[in-house]
Amino acid sequence: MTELEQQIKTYFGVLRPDELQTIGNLFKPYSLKKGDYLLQEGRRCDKMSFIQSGLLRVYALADGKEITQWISTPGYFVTDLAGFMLESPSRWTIQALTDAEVSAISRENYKTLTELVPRWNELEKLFIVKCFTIMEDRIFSHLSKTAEERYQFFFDNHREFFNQVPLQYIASMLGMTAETFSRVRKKQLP
Amino acid sequence: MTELEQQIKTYFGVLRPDELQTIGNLFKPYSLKKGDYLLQEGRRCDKMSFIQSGLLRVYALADGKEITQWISTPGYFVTDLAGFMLESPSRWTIQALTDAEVSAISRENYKTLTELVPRWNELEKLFIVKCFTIMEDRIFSHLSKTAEERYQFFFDNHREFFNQVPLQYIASMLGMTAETFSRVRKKQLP
DNA sequence: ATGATTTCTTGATATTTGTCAAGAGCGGGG
DNA sequence: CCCCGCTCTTGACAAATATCAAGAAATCAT
Repeated sequence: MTELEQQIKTYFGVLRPDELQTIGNLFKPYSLKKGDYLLQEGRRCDKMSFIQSGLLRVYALADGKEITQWISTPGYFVTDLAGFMLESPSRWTIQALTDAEVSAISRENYKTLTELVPRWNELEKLFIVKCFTIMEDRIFSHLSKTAEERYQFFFDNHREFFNQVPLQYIASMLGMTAETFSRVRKKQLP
Repeated sequence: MTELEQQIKTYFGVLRPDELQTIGNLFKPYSLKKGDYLLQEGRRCDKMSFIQSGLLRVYALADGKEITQWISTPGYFVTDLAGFMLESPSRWTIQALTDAEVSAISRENYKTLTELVPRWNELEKLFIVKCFTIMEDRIFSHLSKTAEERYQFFFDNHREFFNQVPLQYIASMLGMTAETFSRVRKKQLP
């Protein structure tokens, strides 16, 4: 089983080996150089990408500032979910922070999954609902936690980010400045 | 066409009259008194409710404080989406702020929709993705806006809330205290 | 390695927001 | 109509966070 098939299984639940292979074969590999854009705000989002290696930053502009919505790491999917599913203009820009290898499925191929895999509709629904709950949790953390608590919670649950990802972007996605992040970090670490 | 059918159409896209009626008939009306719980944190969420009249508050506890996630108003659906779809314990408590009339569909009946309405899977998916994007937008507003800007944006887009809903709950769902809300409001209104 | 970038940290200070406490306004029930 | 409880407002102050500016540390290309 390839890494991609393994990950599809993780995301979409138990599938038969032949189904996994069918899905996996619809993904086409390609490379990104550091600084390349996988997607730009306002453009159509025609694919969903699985990250083999490298880091991708999902962000948008607000008052001229880049607000990082998320950093995507190897083993995960990245796309503008709404743009991909609804064919609406993308609200996010996705840029490679490092050289990256990804595998992408086009919308046309994605649509065929409903016929190729009988349970696809159900699996897809569960996937999207899980994405929804992640967002719900993030909002709740903004409604109920201070910057320091958000930092601590993120650190406890995503320690892997702290070695790989430029800290300024983590700060932005947690809703604080790089300076505040740095100070909170100093307080918590020793 | 009943109000419920009209609203189903708004949420789930164009449906034939007979399909609308089929769906509408699966909803059973019931009443809530002010203070009644439609759902409690940690419990199973076995239904999705459409609000005919009244106000419902969706909240959860954090450090002993009630954090309001949303206020649901007539013409909209209310449920714990993740709990309903994934059969996981509810993360929210839903309580009637006023006497209320709602119509609810049980999970069992909801599951039959896939067979009763051919396009249901697609319509449902679009619905959930829209819910997801609303959450995405809310997070982005927390990452990029001040309390005052969040207030202003919400006021511009949901003026109807300001006549109906106790302001303290709007404050909480915008992520600020009632006092800050009051001061921001004073500044913006004249 | 060396210098040039970029990222991170630190300090001083300003601004925003929260907390606590008190009072004003308002609506419902007797 | 008046009292009671609840909500909203206001003020004084404290705490959290942002901003600006400078310097330290890490990273990268040569």
